[in-house]
Amino acid sequence: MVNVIKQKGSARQILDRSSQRVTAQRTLLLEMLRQSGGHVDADELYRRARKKNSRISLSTVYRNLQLFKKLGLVEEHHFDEEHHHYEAKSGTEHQHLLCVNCGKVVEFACPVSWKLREDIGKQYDFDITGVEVRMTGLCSSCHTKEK
Amino acid sequence: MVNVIKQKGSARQILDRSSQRVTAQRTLLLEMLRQSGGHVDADELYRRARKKNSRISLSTVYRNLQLFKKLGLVEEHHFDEEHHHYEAKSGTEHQHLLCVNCGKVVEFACPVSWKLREDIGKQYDFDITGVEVRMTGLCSSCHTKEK
DNA sequence: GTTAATGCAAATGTTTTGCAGTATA
DNA sequence: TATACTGCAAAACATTTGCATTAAC
Repeated sequence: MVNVIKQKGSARQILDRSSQRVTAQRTLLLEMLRQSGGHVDADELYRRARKKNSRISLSTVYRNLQLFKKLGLVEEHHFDEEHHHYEAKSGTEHQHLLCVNCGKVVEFACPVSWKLREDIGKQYDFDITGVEVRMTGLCSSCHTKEK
Repeated sequence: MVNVIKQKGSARQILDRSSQRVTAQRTLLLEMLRQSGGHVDADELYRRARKKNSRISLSTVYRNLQLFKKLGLVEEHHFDEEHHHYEAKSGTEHQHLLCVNCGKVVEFACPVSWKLREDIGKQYDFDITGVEVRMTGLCSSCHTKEK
């Protein structure tokens, strides 16, 4: 098991520092994650990675997503579907707004969540490590079409 | 708190109104959901229901959870585990606080989410139908033990 | 040279589905 | 009586794991 707390630096530095090997697959996966920018599931990432390295396996994708998550390089989201979505961590904190009709995902800043986190943590004596706000509804073009 | 009698009536009415048959299994499942109050997954609900009706099948549980969800009788949550959690809808709106160590789920009121909903909806021209706030961390007894 | 990481295939765990029998309206 | 609902078993999914091989250190 890996014993790591959140760290700063390039992905490569983080791998080095936590004595994880810098393999071609890991480099490729991190690159794909960053390129896709948005939100991908394991299978989508696998399909994209296969275009560059046709021998990469799906279990490697899953294994490394777990690792990246532990190292704080990606965030895992549980949207309404059955499978998980992953997102390369950018510096900026944000929350998600989802269109239930077309599946569009919009990111929005939510500074209020910090106050909320503090208040609720104090109130229930929880040591809170993460806050996720998810709103669902119809995006502009979908609720226009509906009329 | 939950008003059992009132809900029993309305659940039945809702089934009737949407021309769904009121079967023994559906009645039992709704009763179990209401009794358990909190958050159960399909398998937990199945195990509880089997104590009263040993012939009920897991597929019936899944099929009816889908139906109840569609009818608005239960809410489906995607916590960090692989499986979904279901919760009988009570009148009171609340959000969730989860302990990543022991799995405890705490409900908390979050009136701020209404303002947030309005603000974000206006800003991105979304017709927002739901807001979910989920906080994760260590509960009081788990972060005490860790030291 | 050691040992962690990979690819493959098989296993796991959850949820869904086809179908014949059963019970509700 | 007609047909929606159920139970069962099998299928379909996403995800994980065991193991021999490969590659990073």
